[in-house]
Amino acid sequence: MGRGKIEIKKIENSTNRQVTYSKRRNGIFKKAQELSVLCDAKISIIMLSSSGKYHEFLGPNVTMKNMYDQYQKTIGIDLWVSHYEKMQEQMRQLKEINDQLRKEIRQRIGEDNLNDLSMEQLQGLEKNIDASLSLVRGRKYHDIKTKTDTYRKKVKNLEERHGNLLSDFEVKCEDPQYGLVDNEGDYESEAAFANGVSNLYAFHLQPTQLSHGEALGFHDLRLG
Amino acid sequence: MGRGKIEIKKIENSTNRQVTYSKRRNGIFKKAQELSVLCDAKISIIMLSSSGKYHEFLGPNVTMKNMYDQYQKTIGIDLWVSHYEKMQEQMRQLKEINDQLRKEIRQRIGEDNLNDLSMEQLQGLEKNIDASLSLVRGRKYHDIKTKTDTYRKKVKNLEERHGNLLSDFEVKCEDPQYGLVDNEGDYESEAAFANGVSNLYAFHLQPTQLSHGEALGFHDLRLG
DNA sequence: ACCTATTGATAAGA
DNA sequence: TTCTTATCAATAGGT
Repeated sequence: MGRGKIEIKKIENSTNRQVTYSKRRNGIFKKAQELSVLCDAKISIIMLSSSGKYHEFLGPNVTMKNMYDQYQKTIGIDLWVSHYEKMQEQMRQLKEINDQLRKEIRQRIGEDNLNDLSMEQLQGLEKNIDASLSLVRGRKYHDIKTKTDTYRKKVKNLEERHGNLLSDFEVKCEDPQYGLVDNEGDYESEAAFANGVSNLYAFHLQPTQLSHGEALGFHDLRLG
Repeated sequence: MGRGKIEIKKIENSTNRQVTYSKRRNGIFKKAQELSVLCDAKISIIMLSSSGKYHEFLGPNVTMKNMYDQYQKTIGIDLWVSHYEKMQEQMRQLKEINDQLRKEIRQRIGEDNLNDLSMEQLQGLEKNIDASLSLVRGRKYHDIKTKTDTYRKKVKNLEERHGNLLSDFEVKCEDPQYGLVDNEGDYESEAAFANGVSNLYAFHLQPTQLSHGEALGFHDLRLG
């Protein structure tokens, strides 16, 4: 349709190609427009030229999202939307659980929300916290016992070594071959030991200045 | 183009419309095909007829997803992917927080994971639970006091009414105009009062058979 | 962008 | 649906 027939293959002349692209594109869009009116059809056309230019046609009362959704529905690749909806539901549930967990913690702390509890629930909560306290306290004593036992053994061990050193020392004093020598290594051992023991028992006296959140590292969880 | 010019408006004759749709659709697709070859353009066309039938055209080396992605990229509605990624990150964070909260609860219960705590943390936890216990216990006593006060007032009130009734009764007995009458309403009031009081103090004696989870309604939160 | 000879598309009928 | 064909529309190449 023109001054001469043309072969349907890529037009090498760039200018010519550009002109033809523009003309035929408009031709197609016009025909699409006519068809959408004549036959009440929904039409969308997307064109990307080789030079990267973008053109689209959308029939009346049609949006691109509309067409794409219809496309997916028809073809069956409707995975995205359903996946998205599932994710949203999951998030909602996670947030809800989160709130519940926070509430439980707040009740356990005795912070607030105790108003919502019936007398029976309050009774149960008290009993429960009491039991928890026993468990934690028991654990603490267990740990203390373990550590003290360990140090007791170390003390005994060091006392023996100390005794040996003393006798060695006495022997060497009597032996004119040796001078007086500080055994640095053993001195350090004993110092470390002393520190260890005092540190161990220090927490009995120290007022625990750690707040709940700081002690357990959950401070920021309350927010957000 | 045909045996006669036609006006561009909806073809009312259904059969005619269907035929025209088919012919022109093929015409457009053919032209699209030609253009895609002549000018090396990427073209996608979607058509939905009024009767719901679906037809599409895709130029060579083009997929529908491809076109849609390009469309989004060009237009700037590339929100989906980034939105999706943000949602995934949010979910990850929510899950993490959830786990942390559960862990804190478990530690507060004394269930396990106490091994992970240092002596200082254990010490802090114990002190903290102890404080919480005091709060909850205090709250319970407060509630008990409130309730007993309320009932005490009721008792006083009813005693007064009872006294009045007794005097009324005596008066009426002496008055030959009235026979002996059971005042049912007041009898019920007193019975209800008696029940109320006994119920109030019942929980002191009842062994609390409610487990932690059941009492607080968090049982299912530990799972899932 | 416009022009127009020429080819392509298609409406109506079979 | 498909074919035919008279007619109208699109467009290639030139300006």
